[in-house]
Amino acid sequence: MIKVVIAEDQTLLRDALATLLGLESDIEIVGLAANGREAHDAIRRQDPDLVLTDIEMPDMTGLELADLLRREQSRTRVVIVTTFDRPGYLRRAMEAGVSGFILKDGPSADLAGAVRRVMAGERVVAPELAARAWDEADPLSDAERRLLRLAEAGLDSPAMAEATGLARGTVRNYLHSAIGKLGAANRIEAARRARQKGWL
Amino acid sequence: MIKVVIAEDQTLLRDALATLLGLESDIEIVGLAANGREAHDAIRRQDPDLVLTDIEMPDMTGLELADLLRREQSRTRVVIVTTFDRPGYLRRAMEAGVSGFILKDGPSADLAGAVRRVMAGERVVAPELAARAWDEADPLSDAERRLLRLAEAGLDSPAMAEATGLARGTVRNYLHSAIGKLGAANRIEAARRARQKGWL
DNA sequence: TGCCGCAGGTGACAGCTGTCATGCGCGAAG
DNA sequence: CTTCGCGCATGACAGCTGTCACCTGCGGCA
Repeated sequence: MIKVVIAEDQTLLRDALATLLGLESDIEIVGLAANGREAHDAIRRQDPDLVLTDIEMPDMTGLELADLLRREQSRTRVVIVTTFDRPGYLRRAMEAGVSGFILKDGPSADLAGAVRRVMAGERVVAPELAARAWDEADPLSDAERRLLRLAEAGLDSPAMAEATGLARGTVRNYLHSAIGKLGAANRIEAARRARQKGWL
Repeated sequence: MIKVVIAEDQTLLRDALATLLGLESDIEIVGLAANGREAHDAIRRQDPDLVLTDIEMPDMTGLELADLLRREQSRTRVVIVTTFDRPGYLRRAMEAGVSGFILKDGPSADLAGAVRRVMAGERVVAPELAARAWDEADPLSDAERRLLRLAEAGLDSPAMAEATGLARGTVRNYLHSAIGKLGAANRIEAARRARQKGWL
């Protein structure tokens, strides 16, 4: 029996996945979580073989969860299931030592098959992503990433300087550098491009 | 037997919903579609009692589908299932004559129940939305809406003037007005707020 | 006819943005 | 020890942004 915890913030999908996998005779759903923290608690309590997790969730993302489990040397394997076809996510997931990375857009039929293959020691990656995994490394520094996130939220430079403790000029320098690296015309386009690549 | 077509662009969720509803003895899934156009074709062919549809899909949204079916005086009832808790969407859905509006974040247990209630002639709306449906009308003019969409994409004022055929000053006037209406500090924040309300 | 409202436009101005040159301190590499 | 790169900063400047006052033409409408 493969014991599985599911972490996904959309109730409907979470329950649907649980039903779907619960129909398999060799899989048992031992926990449901609506965010990373709940998932971590459930994993502590249930010691499952595998956790199926979304990335974008409130209160700890799936990537942070994977990283935490790796640091704790948990025996629970991690399979990421995400909407977002962003190379940066796959890269970070791999660095966090996940065992699988599949897309919500992908074929659903062999979700159970993917779970079984992972338990057999295989590493399962959505084929449409595998090829593009390493084709572009994240060029952003931490400071640039942070400022792009603030720009996305609508702050202007003085507000960002206030929020980060940097000088206004430095804020502009970082943004300038990020704009250059991303080939954008301004901070808004830069933020959009970075977000789309999974670098924010 | 209630005949249902499901329209949802995420394969995983689409198949999971189909499995979930297919388990009910009085519901039969007669079609699956990955976008609004496919859904429309499936409805033509199958003449189902009800279509369960997402809003944000490529190649015709769920709202456009609902509107089309209303104009065609189709007997198929429409139930919207969406991630997005945006009052503007509910308003537009109601104007398109949908029979139900439920959230992916809502309780999944009674999805089948909602389907049955709709078939019994009830109008089913996610309770967390019902109260807020009419509390704020879209204050934006078409010109403002259009410019906010361009702002969101990272264009600056001269580029927007170019794209719309308006004078630069006029572009700034419209944005100024939109910023005022939305209580934002700049065009970026204005675009974010409008998007969040479902007005873009 | 005269007045209003409205879409679209102009001009001015303070402040923000993107770009560039330049500087300083500090830790790593030679 | 010196040099280099890097993080952080400054100053200057053209161009964009947000705000405001005001103008024009046009379709209603009393």
